[in-house]
Amino acid sequence: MTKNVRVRFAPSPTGPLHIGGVRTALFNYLFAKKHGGDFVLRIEDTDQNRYVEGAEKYIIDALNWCGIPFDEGPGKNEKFGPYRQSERKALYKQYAEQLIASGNAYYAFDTAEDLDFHRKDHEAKGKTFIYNWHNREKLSNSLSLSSEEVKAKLNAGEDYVIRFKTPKDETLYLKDIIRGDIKIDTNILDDKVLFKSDGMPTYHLANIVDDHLMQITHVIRGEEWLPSLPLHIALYQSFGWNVPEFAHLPLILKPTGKGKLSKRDGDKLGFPVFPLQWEDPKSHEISRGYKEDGYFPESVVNFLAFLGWNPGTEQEIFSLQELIEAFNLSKVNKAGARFDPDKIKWFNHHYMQEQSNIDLANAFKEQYAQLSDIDVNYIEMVVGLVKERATFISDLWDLSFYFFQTPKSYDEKASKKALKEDTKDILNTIKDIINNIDDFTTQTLQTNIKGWITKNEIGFGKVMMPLRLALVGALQGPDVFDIMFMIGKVETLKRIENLIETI
RNA sequence: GGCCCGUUCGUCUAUCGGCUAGGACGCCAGGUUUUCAUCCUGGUAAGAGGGGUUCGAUUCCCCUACGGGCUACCA
Repeated sequence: MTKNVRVRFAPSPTGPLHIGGVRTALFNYLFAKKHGGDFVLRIEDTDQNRYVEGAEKYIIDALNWCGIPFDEGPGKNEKFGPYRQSERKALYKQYAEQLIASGNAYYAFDTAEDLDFHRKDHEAKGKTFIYNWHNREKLSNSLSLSSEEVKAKLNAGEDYVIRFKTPKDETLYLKDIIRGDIKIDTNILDDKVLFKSDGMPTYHLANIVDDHLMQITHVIRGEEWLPSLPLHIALYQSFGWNVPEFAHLPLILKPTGKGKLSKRDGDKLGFPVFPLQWEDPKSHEISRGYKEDGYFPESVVNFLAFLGWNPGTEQEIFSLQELIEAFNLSKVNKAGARFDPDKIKWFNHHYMQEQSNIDLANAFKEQYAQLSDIDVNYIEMVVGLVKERATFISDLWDLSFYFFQTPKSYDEKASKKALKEDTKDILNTIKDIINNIDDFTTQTLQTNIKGWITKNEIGFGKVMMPLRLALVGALQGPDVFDIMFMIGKVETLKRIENLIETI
């Protein structure tokens, strides 16, 4: 019988969740759901100095907005809880001590200054200082000191950390679902700190202990963790625990230039790098979010899914459900992927078209005070006429304002193009035609006006362009007869008259 | 510096030894819309370089170059 798949997303609450983190969460979610497994959220808050107020709530809100909620986590279905590492503090020490007892870890008393000195000293000699088999005997720890000395230091309450005793002369064979087999010589690894002098575990210890206790079967995380994979594997082996499977996801890179995508790129290039807007609790600096910028969660999810993965077919538009069905970790790419703001806009245009007119109308109405008194059914019809040219709900106003208010000015270029010598006479005639129409519908308007144009052999442009200018104020927008029908007879006549007066 | 990972159109990517190297975004052109946009059609554009292995390499191996990550009592 195969084990139930359990994956976790384990962010650190040090700020808003970066879009790269959202992608990691998404891949975990897709993998879990594909295999009918569980998606666990664990908050890795072992660094108390970097804790940021509100970050945890932000993470949860962001996952929910994206439509990829966790099955287990803080405050939800807590069968393996607690899910905040700070609340599991008491647990880790016993595991660290277990490792000491089995000879896989040791106490170290070196101060930060001591280590700093050694690092600088080595550097000056052109060497690299590594705290491992090479020199751990020369440093202050329970391997170099006698057991009496160690006991004395511990009893005296001296600060200490617990370090992993990296095995010597071994070759570790690592397996990564995305990258294949990796071989590593343990002699180049350093004795990482597992347990800090403040009584908290480091990421490495807490991560392994929790993944084991929470019965995580697959660890799907960013590539930045690949260098610590040997440590993690060695740790599992030292505990005698089953090793989960690993998959290290490629990084998301800046749209242009070098390096991975950062907060600053968004500010500079004018696109969000966070799912939701975030206000820094200290500086009160605002970082924009995809949600507030008018992106649909479907767009963000669809776009993110294709950063580093693709189904191997030519289909690009995927609902979350389709993604779950198609997702496959072995089809994830190895190379980092550049973030393309244009492509996510294209997705948004697509998903905008899939929204119902009434939903869009309600959202549109909510965003614009000018629309507060307008019947939502009217807005719904307007949306239906203009949405195909909109990428965001915020595009709607510029595309449709003339359905709600009389144009106050006429576009200069358009005027030059539309207004000719005989325009005034034509408009006056059109006015009469419209005046005589009782059945004011798109169809009747079209029949009458087009009929008149044809009968008198006037160029269509000579009539339609000024008419459009009168109604819209510019040469844009949907069908002229639709616009007239929507704004009604009185308003139509008024707008034509307005234009006549300016000629 | 050391260690690790990577490298196909400008960008995201397909190809799992047989390639006229496919798709999407962007860009350009044409068509539709007697407007603008949408939409449709077409075009532009790629295997980092050098060695092997092979009848045949984008695909497998090695080297170089370049890019990225890690190298904290941060995650």
